[in-house]
Amino acid sequence: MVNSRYSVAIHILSLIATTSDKSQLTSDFIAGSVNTNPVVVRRMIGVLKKAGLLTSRPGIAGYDLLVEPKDLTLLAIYHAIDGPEQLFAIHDEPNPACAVGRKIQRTLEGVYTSVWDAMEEQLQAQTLQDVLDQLR
Amino acid sequence: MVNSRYSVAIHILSLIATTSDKSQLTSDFIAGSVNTNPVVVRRMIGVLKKAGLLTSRPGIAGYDLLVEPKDLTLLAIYHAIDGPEQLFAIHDEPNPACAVGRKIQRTLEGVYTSVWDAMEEQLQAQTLQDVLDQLR
DNA sequence: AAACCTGTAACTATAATAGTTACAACAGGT
DNA sequence: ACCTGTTGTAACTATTATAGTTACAGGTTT
Repeated sequence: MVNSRYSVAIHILSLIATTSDKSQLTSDFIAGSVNTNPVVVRRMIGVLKKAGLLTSRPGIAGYDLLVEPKDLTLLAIYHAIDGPEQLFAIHDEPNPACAVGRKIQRTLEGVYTSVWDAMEEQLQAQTLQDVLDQLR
Repeated sequence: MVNSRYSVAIHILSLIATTSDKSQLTSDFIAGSVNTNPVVVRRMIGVLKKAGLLTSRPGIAGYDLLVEPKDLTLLAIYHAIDGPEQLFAIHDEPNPACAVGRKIQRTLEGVYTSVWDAMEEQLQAQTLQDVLDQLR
């Protein structure tokens, strides 16, 4: 199973999108909602910032989304967090002297790519706004 | 990223399906093709055996598939290896006193389930025979 | 008996993950 | 100017997952 960073990222973005009082929106406050450490939050926010999804300024509480929730797909968020681009690991260096070992990696890559594409399609079809609607 | 056990399982099943000389088909031989330790192979084979995909007997070299490659979907193999049933981890105990924290888990579960279903659909559509065809 | 195999428990090394401490630098109020 | 509170980031730690390894009991064949 992939780590929980993606879940945390969506949680953070949801909070930023729905919290109107920006002085309240500190990494401490967000950490309290996510139930983690403020540094973990600031680290993730740094990643999302680099990806151009939000802004922040040193010393000042509050974050601003740079993309409207309805225009922010879950796929864009996924790409932002720099998570793995494949689902399943493939074992290293299978034996090239064996007919199966020689071609298994390429074959599995093909299989896993088809799975990955289906996954991306699902994430592309949902936006942060859809998430917000379900949080009501 | 999910571990490489699924890849190893498909590799092992491919070898069993394509190796006609059964006396050659030992855990040592398979480990040599996969490039891992024989014990790792025997462990995985034990799992596949429990799932009813193949047979083996103590002391005797060779394994037999119990399902025809054309009838063995990659999804059935996935379920056999007892891998994770979800893609992304969801962080523990978000704050129930927060509107987002209260509902984020259920919401993410919904999102991840739609992704998971799409993945299963892909795996259901491919069989071990398809893999064998690509290994030629 | 000897050589080979499977099955499995127990241990180890490595890496990923999340959490934590610490602190530099910035901002705003008093 | 100072105090409080904030972001940004480096460095360290604890925990767990992963894969590999050693060891050995017990079956099979010759």
